[in-house]
Amino acid sequence: MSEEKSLNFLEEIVQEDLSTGKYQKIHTRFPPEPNGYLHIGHAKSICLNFGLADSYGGKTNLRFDDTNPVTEETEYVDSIKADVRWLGFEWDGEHYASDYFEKIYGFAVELIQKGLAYVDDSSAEEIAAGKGTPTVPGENSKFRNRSKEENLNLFEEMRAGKYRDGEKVLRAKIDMASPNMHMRDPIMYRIKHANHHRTGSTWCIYPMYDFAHGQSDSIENITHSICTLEFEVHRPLYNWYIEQLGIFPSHQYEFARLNMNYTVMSKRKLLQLVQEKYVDGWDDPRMPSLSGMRRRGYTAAAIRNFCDRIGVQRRENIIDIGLLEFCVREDLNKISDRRMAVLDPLKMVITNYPADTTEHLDSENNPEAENNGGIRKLPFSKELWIEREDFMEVPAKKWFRLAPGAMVRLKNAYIVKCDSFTKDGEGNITEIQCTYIPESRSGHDTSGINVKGTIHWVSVPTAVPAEVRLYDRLFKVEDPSAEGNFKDFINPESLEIVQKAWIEPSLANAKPGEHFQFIRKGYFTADEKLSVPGKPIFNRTVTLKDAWAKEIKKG
RNA sequence: UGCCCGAUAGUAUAAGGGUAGUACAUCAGAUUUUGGUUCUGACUGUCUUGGUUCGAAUCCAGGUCGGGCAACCA
Repeated sequence: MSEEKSLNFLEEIVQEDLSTGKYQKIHTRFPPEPNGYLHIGHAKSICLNFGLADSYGGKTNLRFDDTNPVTEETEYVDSIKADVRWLGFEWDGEHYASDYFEKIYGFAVELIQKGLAYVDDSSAEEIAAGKGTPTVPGENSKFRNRSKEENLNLFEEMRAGKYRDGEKVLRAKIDMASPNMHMRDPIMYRIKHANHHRTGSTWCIYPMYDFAHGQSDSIENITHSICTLEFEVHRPLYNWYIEQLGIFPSHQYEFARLNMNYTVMSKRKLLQLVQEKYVDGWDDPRMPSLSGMRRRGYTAAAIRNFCDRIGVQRRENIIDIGLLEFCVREDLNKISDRRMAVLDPLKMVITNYPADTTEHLDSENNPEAENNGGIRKLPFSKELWIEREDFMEVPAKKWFRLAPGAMVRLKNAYIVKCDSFTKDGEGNITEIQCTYIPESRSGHDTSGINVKGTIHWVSVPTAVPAEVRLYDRLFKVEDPSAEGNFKDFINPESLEIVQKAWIEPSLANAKPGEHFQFIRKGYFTADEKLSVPGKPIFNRTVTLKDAWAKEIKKG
């Protein structure tokens, strides 16, 4: 059974640290800033952090990096917690950087006392100018050599609210000539007279990311602090603070963030889509947010599996969104009951079938289900709705659906032959007339006739109308962020609302969030927000693979 | 032209000095009462130039290309 599973580089590090005894147990953390909703990129990080702890018997904290009160809100905290739980993970400790503000303040005082930090009165512009550029060394601030006492006093006054926003900052005293920009006397604290979602007006000075994140890691005894590649250049600073403070030596490791084609992943851009109403909220089913994907019908299992398949490395990557869709279909195929729904209806009349008769035919719920999905009864009658695209007046080559004179199987029912059709004044086909073969009933077929095509249908008298929303990718180009304004590349057809599709009666009671496969059309999920009892609204989660569509493309 | 990081099929990801493998995608076929599922087969790859070695995707050096870093954001 020992199938060799190759380890990713982080698993190797952890395994090494465990086997050498560097740590007895590992402790990771997932550290979102509560300034937006979680997206599929975060899922990679969540699966990584919680997965590592799961595999190696460690723990994972959920910690909100809430050091910037002006962008953070409780709404985001709540959504983040819900999304992490939905993904299937439970955190060990729920923490907030803001819980540590007093402690971090103490760390700052300690550094001042050690002569390693100073209060700078320079303006933001002056500080930026003094930093130099990547190729030109910076210059020391004229406030760099204030005495410890003066710094201590000033810093205390900052905390006490004596100064306005931007009037002063606390800076670490490191090296203005460092080739690493982050080591050129980075800002540790800034003044913000703003209401914090948790601490309210208790503080008017807030630590910067670099002076809060590593300190929080250390306070929580995080052994492996895993973040994305862009923080790599911060690592020397991360280490510097910890070393100067002599606190628990958490170690930072970086991995390449998830990128996916046909979408955008930055919180800033996603927020724009929401605020400028290109989508209907963070949980719009077209959004790559976890809440959007959930609403669309993606399952947590599919997303976890996706994160597992994409792997973890340090090289930049762009994952094909097709892989995500594959994972979604793979899971939905196993768990979704099959149902019939006609999205673009055309009436079929079976001329030789008795009127006022309804048969109830057996239909399998899900032939792929792990322990037999069972059957349901499906009403059948003289008049049916079929899919308009399943009839061609002049059949294409390799066409094996309905056409004049052609025979098809009605799924779970009879074989029918198309005898004629009717058009309206504008040349639109309004009805087709067929005859059925009584001996061909599914499961009792003695007709000996073999047909190549099988189509789905819904019986007219018992059909229930329902709204169905067809989603397509949000952007029409692979890389919307490549050049220009990403919003120019929004796919105008990313949402098509079918006001009145006909669904089989059993679908009328679909529960919000319930998944189905509409036979031959795709996987659909009852919208968890808009559905009302007895009147579900369905979201198309993902289409089925379509070999015929491919055939047409080839021409 | 400073510092840091990276480079394996179309896209991802393995191989840790010894047969370049897997998944998705693509193509071909089989099965099929979903043109779905399942199954079979095919296809295409180590950025480059040197070096070390019996042997290099792997180690070393130079180059090329790509990414990151100059927010009182995280």
